[in-house]
Amino acid sequence: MHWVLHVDLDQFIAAVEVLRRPELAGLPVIVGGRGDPTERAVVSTASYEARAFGVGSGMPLRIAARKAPDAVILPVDAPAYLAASAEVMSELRAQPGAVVQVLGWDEAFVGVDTDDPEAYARRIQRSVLARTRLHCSVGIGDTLVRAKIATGFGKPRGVFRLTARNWDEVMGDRPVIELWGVGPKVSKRLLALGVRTVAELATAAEADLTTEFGPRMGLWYRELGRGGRSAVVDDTPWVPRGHSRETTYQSDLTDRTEIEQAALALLDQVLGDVAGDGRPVIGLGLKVRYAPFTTKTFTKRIPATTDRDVVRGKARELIGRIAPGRPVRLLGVRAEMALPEDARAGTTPTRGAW
DNA sequence: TCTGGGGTCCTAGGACCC
DNA sequence: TCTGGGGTCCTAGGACCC
Repeated sequence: MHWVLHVDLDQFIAAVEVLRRPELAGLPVIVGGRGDPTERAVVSTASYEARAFGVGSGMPLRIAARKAPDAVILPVDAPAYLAASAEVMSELRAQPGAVVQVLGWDEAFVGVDTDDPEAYARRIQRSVLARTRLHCSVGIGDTLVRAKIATGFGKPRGVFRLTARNWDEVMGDRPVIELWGVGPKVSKRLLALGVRTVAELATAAEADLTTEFGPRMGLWYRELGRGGRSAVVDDTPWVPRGHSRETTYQSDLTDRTEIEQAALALLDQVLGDVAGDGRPVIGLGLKVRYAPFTTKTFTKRIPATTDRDVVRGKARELIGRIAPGRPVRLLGVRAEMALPEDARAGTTPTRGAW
């Protein structure tokens, strides 16, 4: 029988750091920003020991340092995590009969035909550990959605199976926000419709959902409440839609020229990333956060081009729309690229693919 | 306390066309 | 006074995920 397995590395970034600094094992470790808690930055990952102090990812580094004063705070080292991730994914692909769909640095779906998915999951855990010294949890499901959610019940280092058979029992009474793809906003809007639990979402009136969320998303949310339908693990190579860079400035920018220079510097980084893909640019985006926290986005479609100076010229038009006189805390630049003909239509299994 | 950085996809509304 | 119906493209904004 065909199974979907979802493999998720345990506290991945912190684990990679501990591997190269064994003396950190068992200590609260926080990874974020440049490792300086006096700067504007947030936590990327906290080790389980640090989480015990109430530190979690997304939390301002400054706050995290206060909650866990004895924690070791390390800078983010993306190339190191990328290298470790590549090892893990390569090991997954080496499993017999495995179809692998990478979801991020530290997680992937594995599709496989087997009569004993638990044994297969344990085998994956042993292989990954032997190759990389990293521990992972594995969710087993009869759909992508169920496999993904199952992993949470297996953490850490465990295996959990979630199928149509135990879906209602395990998930039925839980709040909808525990579903993959339902966040705080949608959860609130559902509550206003009288939908609080997964079971209630599964049986909600179609008309209520489509009126509130539109025909596509409305039906998708109800499908989520039922555990999803697709079990197709898609190993088509990933094709990025675009590249972006954004920076939060340690002190707000106020000088017009300084702001323009900063935006153009970001654009040059983005164009460097784009050049690596060798595809023409078809759109530009500029994100501005005015202090303290108002964010504004400008976008622009442009004729497909690989000429950097043409792109710079178009970008200047967007930069010219930044409000004069308002302090700027963050700038982000995004370039959207033309898709090759054979690119897969959808990349995130939460939408489209069901 | 003061909120990162890199992504994807969906929706609404206006402009424009037939 | 009453103003179609369908389509596409573009921009802005929203939501979510890791």
